[in-house]
Amino acid sequence: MTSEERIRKQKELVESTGCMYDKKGFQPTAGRIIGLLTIMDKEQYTFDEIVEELQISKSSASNALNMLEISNIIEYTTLPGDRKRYFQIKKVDKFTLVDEHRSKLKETRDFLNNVLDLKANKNSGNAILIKDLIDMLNYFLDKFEELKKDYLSQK
Amino acid sequence: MTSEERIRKQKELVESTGCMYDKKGFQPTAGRIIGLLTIMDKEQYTFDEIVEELQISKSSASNALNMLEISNIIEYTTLPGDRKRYFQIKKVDKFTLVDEHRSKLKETRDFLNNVLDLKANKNSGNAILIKDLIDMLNYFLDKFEELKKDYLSQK
DNA sequence: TTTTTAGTTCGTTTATTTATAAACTAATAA
DNA sequence: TTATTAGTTTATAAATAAACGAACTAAAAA
Repeated sequence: MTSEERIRKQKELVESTGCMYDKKGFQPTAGRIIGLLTIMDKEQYTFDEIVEELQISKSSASNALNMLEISNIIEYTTLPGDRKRYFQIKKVDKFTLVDEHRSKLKETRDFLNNVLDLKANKNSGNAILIKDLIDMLNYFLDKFEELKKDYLSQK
Repeated sequence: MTSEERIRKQKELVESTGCMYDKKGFQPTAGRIIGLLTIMDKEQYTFDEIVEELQISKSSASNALNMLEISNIIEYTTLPGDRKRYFQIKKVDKFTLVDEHRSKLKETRDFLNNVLDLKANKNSGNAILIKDLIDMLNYFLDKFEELKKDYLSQK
């Protein structure tokens, strides 16, 4: 694969990151910025480079960058005697990805507990299914923490 | 808790289900229908009952119900000599919830593998982080399947 | 045959999101 | 002092999504 080919593919992947994050409820521009800072070989971009690279307006860039910073997804460093900000993705903890899913499973379990509490008949079809789901979720939520420990000790 | 209180709380929870599913990218109406069929003690609703209960137009109901049926989330039964459809939520397999999360983690791993493949320097800061994340995701994806077996045999 | 029931389809309205351009600000450089 | 840089803010335009009402259809009932 030539270098240009590789860069072309990287840029394609940046675009598809926009779609990925769109589905997650982010604005596409924010997703593309995350993609840019993750995928390209260059790991730090200035405001103007982002505007130029993604072909977006300064206001879109300003909005998306502020949102991403507040959401703890990107950060910037500065250099003495240089007013520019150098944006980069925040290095996440190894477990952030699974932790996010764990916390969503937890929310689901809490919701289902709520639903079950409000059921008049705890033996109706839905109630039994919900009890089953809660039991399974509790098992997985427990084991998740064990898996994290096991993973670290295994290294 | 009186019966009216319980029903009021159930209806509140139905509304909040609309918001939950909105965040997941569903239309609020669809979310409220899922809520209705999951939360209320009555487990089967006709088209008109749904329209009445959620105070929505027939066209909204029609659209949302068709979408939910195609998405395999609800189903309906019919009775001989009765043209009405009786809608109910589809009973999911115990593991559906965790499987959904597993498959999202898998997508993330595949995406990161893609990103890593396209990196010019596999030892850059981002590349190393990505390798770490992939390794951890692979571990969890494996263990997930084991956990499912363990859960079943433990019963 | 006409009416009622159980929905579907279509065209429009309303609300929300996303992005823009243009004007502005605050700091630095010339 | 004036110009330039590095963005921010604001007001608006464009696109998209969600829901609605009204007209329609197909089957069954009267």
